Amino acid sequence: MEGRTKHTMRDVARLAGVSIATVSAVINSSANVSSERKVRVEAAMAALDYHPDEVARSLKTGRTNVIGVVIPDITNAFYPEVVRGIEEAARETGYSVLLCDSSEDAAEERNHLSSLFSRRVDGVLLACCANSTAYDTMLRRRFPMVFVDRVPASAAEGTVSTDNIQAGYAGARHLIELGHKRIAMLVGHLGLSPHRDRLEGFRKAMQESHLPIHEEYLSCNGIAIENGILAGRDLLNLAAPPTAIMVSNSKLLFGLIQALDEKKVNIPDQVSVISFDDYIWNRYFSPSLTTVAQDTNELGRRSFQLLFEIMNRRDGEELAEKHVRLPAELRIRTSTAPPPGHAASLTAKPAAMSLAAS
Amino acid sequence: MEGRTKHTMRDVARLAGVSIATVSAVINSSANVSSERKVRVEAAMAALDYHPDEVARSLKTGRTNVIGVVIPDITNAFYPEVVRGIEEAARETGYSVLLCDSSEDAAEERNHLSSLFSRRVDGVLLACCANSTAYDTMLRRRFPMVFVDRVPASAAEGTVSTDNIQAGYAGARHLIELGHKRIAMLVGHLGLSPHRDRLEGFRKAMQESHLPIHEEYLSCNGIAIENGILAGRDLLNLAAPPTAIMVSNSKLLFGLIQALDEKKVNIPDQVSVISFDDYIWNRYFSPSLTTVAQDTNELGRRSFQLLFEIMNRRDGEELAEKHVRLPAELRIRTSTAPPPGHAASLTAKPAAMSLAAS
DNA sequence: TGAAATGGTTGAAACGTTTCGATAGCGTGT
DNA sequence: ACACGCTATCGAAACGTTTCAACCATTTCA
Repeated sequence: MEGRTKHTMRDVARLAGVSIATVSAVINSSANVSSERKVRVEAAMAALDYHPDEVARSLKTGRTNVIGVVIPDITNAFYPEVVRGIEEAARETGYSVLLCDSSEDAAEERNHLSSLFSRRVDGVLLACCANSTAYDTMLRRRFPMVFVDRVPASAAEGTVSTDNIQAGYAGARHLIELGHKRIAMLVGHLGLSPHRDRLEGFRKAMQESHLPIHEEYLSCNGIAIENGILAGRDLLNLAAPPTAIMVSNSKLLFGLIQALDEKKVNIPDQVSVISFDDYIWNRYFSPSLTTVAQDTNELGRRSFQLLFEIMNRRDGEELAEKHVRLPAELRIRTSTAPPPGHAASLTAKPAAMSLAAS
Repeated sequence: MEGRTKHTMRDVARLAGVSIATVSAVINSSANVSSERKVRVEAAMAALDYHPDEVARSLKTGRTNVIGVVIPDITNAFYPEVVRGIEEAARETGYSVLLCDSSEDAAEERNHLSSLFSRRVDGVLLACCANSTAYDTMLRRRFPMVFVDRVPASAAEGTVSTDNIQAGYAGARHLIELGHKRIAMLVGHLGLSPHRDRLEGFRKAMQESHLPIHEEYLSCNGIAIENGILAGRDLLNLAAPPTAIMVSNSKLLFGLIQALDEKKVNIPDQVSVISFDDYIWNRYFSPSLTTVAQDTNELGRRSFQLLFEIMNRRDGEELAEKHVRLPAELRIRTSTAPPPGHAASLTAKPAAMSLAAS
C-alpha cells in the first residue's frame, strides 16, 4: 500500500524530525544517538518501508560487498557444490555473489572479468578455463582475486584447490594394491591444473611400484563425453588392453561407460574403473563407483575465506597462508576389483560393498 | 603498470582536454561529438586504462543492469541447468546475475529478497521454497519478478514453468499403455507446484482409464533421499505392491533405488520406475531410466525474457504472455516394461532400448 | 539580411549515501 | 564562575556518473 513510492533517508529524516546525518548514524550505529530519537527514526523507517540504497552506499564507501565468481560451466556437477560453499560463506559474512559462467571460453571469461571490474566488486573467485590469460590483467591492477580448483602455474598467492597430485596418487595406489599392472588413465585436458596434477600423482605411484606407463594408455584429448567414448574404444582395441582405468572427469566417465557397454565389457570383472569427484549418483550406479572425492563445499568456503583475507589486508601485508590445499579422499565401492586371473580375484573381492552403501 | 591508480571521467577529460560531459557523450554515444575529439577521448581512456564505474552510473540512472536469481538449492541438479539458461540470456542482453541460494528455507529466502531489493537489482527470478510468503511483499512494491519452476498459486502474471500436469499425465499414460494397473507415485511435497501438478496429471490419466488410486500408493512426505527410502520400503511391504512407481524428484529416486536394492527387487522385471527431470546420468544407469524431461535451459531463457519484458514495460501495460508453460517430453528407456505376468511382457519388451542410447 | 534551425560543447545540478568539522548544551572539577 | 571535556546533533562536501539548459558558431531559408 504505502510502498508505492521509493523513499530515501531524506524522507525518513523529515518524518522523524531529525537530520539526515542522524538517520545515517542509527542505520549504521556509527555514532551515539539518544534513544528517544533512535526510536523515532526506527519508527519512521518502518512507516515508510525504507530500505537503504546499497548502490549509493557503495559509491560513497568504495565497497560493494559483492564478489564475482567466474566458473567455466555451472552445468558441470562439480561447480554447483563449490558455488554452494562460496555462497554460504559469503552470505554469512554479508557478501553477495555475482555469478558468471564462461562456458569454458577464454574470451567470455575475459569479458566477465572486465564487467565485474566495472561493477566494482570487492574481489573475484576464478576457476579459469584453458588458455586463460585474462587474469594477469586483473592481478596487475592489484585486484583481489583467488583461484579455485583450476589454478594457473604462475599464481604467486591466492589459490585454493584439492591436492590433486595426492588424489591421483591415491587412486593409482588403490589399483596397484588390488594387483593391477596395466593401468590406463583418461586424463582430460593437460591445460587444466587438476587434470595435470592427477596425472602427475598417477605417474608417481606407478614409478614407485616400478610399473611402466605406456603412452597408448594415456589420453589427453579433451573433457567431453565424446572424448571418453573414443578413448574407451581405443583402449579396448589394444592388443593388451588395460585391466584398470582411471577417469579424471565425470563426462569422460560417461563416455567410457558407453564404450565399455558397446563392447559388453563388465565392470569390475574385466576392467576396474575409478573416477574423480564423488557425485551423489556415483553410489547408485551398478556397479557403484569407486571414487577419489574432493570436499567441494569446503573448497568453496575456503576460497571465500582466503579472498576475504586478501580483500581486507593492509597494504603489503603478507598472507598467513598463500595457498590452500585440501586433502582428497578415496571412497572404495564396487567398480574396482583385482584384475581378471589374479589370485585375490578368485576368492572374495576385498573391496566389494553393497550396491547402495556409502 | 599504469593501472596502479583508479581513474575517473575527470582524469580522462583532463587528459583529452575536453569536458566531462563530452567524455560521457562518447562513452554512451548519446550525443554528437566531433570525430577529432572522439579520437582524443578514446586515446585518453586507453592510456589511463579507464573503465566506467557502474556503481556511479547506476546511482544516477536508477538501473543496475543486474537481476537477482533466488533458487532453493543449487546442489539440486535441476537448477544449475536453469541458471545456465538464465545466465546466457541475461549476458546476451547485458545483464549480470546475482545468485542467491535459499537452502529451501523461507526465512533465508526472505532475507535474500530483501537484500536484493536494497541492492536495487532491476528484477528478480524466484523459484520459491515451501511456505514462502516473502514474495507478496515484493509484488506489493510493484517489483519486477518472475516465478520459475515453482509457482505460487496466487501469481497473477509472470510465471514460467514446465507443464507439469501434462508431464505427470504423460508418465502415467506410458505406464498404463504398458499394461500397469497398480501404479504408485512418490509425489514429494504438495506445497511445491511441480509436485502438486504432476500428481494432478497422474490422477487425470488414472481416472481416464478408470483405474483406482489407492491412498497407500501415494507418498507426499518430503523431497529428501530418506523419504524415498522409507516410502519405497512401505510400498514393497504392501499386500499388493505396485507394479510401477513414478518418482517426482531425483533424490526420492535415489532413495527408492536403495529400497528396491535392499529387497532385491529388479527393475523393470518386477517393478517399472519412471522419474522426472532428465539428468545426464539417467541414461547411464542400469537399467537406463525412463524419464519425463523438462527443457531446463529454455526454462531459464524464457524466465529471463519474461522478466525483461516486465522490467521494461510502460506503466500499466499488459503482458503479451502472462504465463509461459513449456511442454514436457517423455523419454522412454529401459526402466519401464510391462508388468510381470502381462501378456506383452512374455514377448519382446516394446520400450527396451540399448543401455547407453539416448 | 535577419530569424530560425542545427551542431558541438560545456557548467552545474542532481542521484542517495557517508563522514568530517562545527556547534551547542551540559555536567565537572578547580 | 571559568575553562574543560563530554555527548548529541547537524550542515555540507564529497563519491563518479548522467543529463539538462545554456551558449556559441555556423548554416539554412524566407
